[in-house]
Amino acid sequence: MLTELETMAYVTEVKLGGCRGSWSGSPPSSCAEVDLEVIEEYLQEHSLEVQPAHTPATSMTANMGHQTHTHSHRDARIVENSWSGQHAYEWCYGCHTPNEEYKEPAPHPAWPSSQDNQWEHITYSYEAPVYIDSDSQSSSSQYQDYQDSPSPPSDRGERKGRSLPLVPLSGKRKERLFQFLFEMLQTPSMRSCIWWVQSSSGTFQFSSQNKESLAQLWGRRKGNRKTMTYQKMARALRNYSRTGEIHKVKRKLTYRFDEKTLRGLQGDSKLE
DNA sequence: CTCCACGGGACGTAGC
DNA sequence: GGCTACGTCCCGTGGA
Repeated sequence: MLTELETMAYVTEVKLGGCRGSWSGSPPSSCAEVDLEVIEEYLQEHSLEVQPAHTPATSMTANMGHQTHTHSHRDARIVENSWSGQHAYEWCYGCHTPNEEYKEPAPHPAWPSSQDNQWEHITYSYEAPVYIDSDSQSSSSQYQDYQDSPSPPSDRGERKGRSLPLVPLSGKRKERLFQFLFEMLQTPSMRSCIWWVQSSSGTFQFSSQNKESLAQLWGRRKGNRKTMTYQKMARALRNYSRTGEIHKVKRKLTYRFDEKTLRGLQGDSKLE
């Protein structure tokens, strides 16, 4: 029963083992770049199936399952489950203070007790600088502002009466940037590139160290001719503030999914 | 002054 | 052909 999570953790550990422990708890300052190749390889595998961007969870974990070794990949529904309310990721990402590491026991209520041990030695040492999950801290008042208005004026949300193009979609449609980002946010191995600042509000942040890697990944995913850069990706992100799908947070490299977008994304990964 | 992150205009491209 | 969703280029601003 500790299957998927463990698997994921394992994969992550393996894949990113390189920069482990370099910046535990603090922003990715010393951590070397993520191994784009490796990550891409992994992502590619699951992205083939995830492509439609509608069922990232299952196929992804399934792949990870086969990719690793031991554990079963059947019932690979961890992400799916987790996102039925961001729980799993909540505890994984959102609930930690900057200085906590995954090995940090702090048995989260969501953690099946039976898994504690395994998790212990799996040691998720993502040094993900999950910044203060706001609520409690965030001394920065400006950031606080965002916390205070979790429900963005859905003004944009319903602009043009167009609903989020996340669902149905006849056949396969090109994956959208925010879907990709959301997927990355759910991918443990990408924790050194992007992470949740506060998953409940959909606030995430890019790593100043690895943002370019993530951008490149996006570029490759899209099959762009030229190399995608963070600058260009951010340009696309800025366009989202017009459409209201993602808003910029007054904090370096930090953005926030619009409530509706987030819901759509979550629901998306939930329904299959 | 340099760097970096950011904002946005303008135009190009590709899929639908 | 029009629209959408970027992709690409570029220039300007502002904070550290």
